[in-house]
Amino acid sequence: MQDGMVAARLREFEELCRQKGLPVTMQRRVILEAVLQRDDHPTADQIYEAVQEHIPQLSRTTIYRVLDAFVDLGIIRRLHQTGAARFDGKINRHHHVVCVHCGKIVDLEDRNLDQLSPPKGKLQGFKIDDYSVQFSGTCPDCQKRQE
Amino acid sequence: MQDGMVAARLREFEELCRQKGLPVTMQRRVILEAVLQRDDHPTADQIYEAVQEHIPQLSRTTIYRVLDAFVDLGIIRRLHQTGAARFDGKINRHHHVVCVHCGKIVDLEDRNLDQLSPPKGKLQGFKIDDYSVQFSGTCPDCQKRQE
DNA sequence: CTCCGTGCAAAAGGTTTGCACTGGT
DNA sequence: ACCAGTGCAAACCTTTTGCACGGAG
Repeated sequence: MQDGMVAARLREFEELCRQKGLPVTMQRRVILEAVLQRDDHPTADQIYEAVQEHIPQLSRTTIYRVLDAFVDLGIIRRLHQTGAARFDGKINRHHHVVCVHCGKIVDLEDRNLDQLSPPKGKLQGFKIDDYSVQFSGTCPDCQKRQE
Repeated sequence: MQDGMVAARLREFEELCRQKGLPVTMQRRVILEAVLQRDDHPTADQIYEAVQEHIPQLSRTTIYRVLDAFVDLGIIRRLHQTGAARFDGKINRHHHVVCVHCGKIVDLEDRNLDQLSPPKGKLQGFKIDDYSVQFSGTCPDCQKRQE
């Protein structure tokens, strides 16, 4: 992400914090900057490494807590649920609806979605076996819990 | 999955084993059956629970090893990489190409894929926020490693 | 008979939690 | 000054590994 964009996102973050009355700490600024500056989908540990040069005493615990907070604020995304791996006995092409709160996954069969054509020449040399569409949102149970 | 289908998949599995000279053990049959019988994308631990009533002394270690073997054989799928969570600073709609071997994730921007319409009435009461398409395959590095 | 598959126990990640302290507002 | 944010250490959960045994081919 280019510097100008990173700066814009940082300002956006600070404004969001002011709106919600959340303190803007050095740690949060530095961690957010680290996530925005890379486009390789870093792990918590990679962020930890990256941040060391700015705040050497920053702890992993804080990384985890701050990243969580950012995901809740909606300013970054978690690419997949942490916790146990899940397995699927269905091996035909199909799609999923995932609850971002509890991790529940339900199958979605849809003919239209089965026939997407992979964009030519954008796949960076990957040999593609298959694809699947993931809809993300909130399941009925978690909707109730939020009310 | 209906019983007939489960039985068919089991036969398919046994034939595959015979082709490859792999022993068909009781453990593998029972674990495969357990995965095929449910459509809720179980974790290794849930399979462990389910299998207890058939072979009480079956260990978690075996569950993990057998599930791995099944994924390699291509008769079941792992729904997401195990290991560390990954974070993404990009929050606009975009898509991913994922290497099933090393877990590398690269971004894919494609206008056509940005305009899919969620199928009406199939979303089981989920409130959908967004979606993304995931292409899965083998990255250039892992292709080299395989040669 | 020979191996591969299995079980147990221990180690290895990765993440979360309890508690005391620090630092933003 | 108050309360949320932070750091440390320990707990926790999931997965992997080393080694010895037993059953499948």
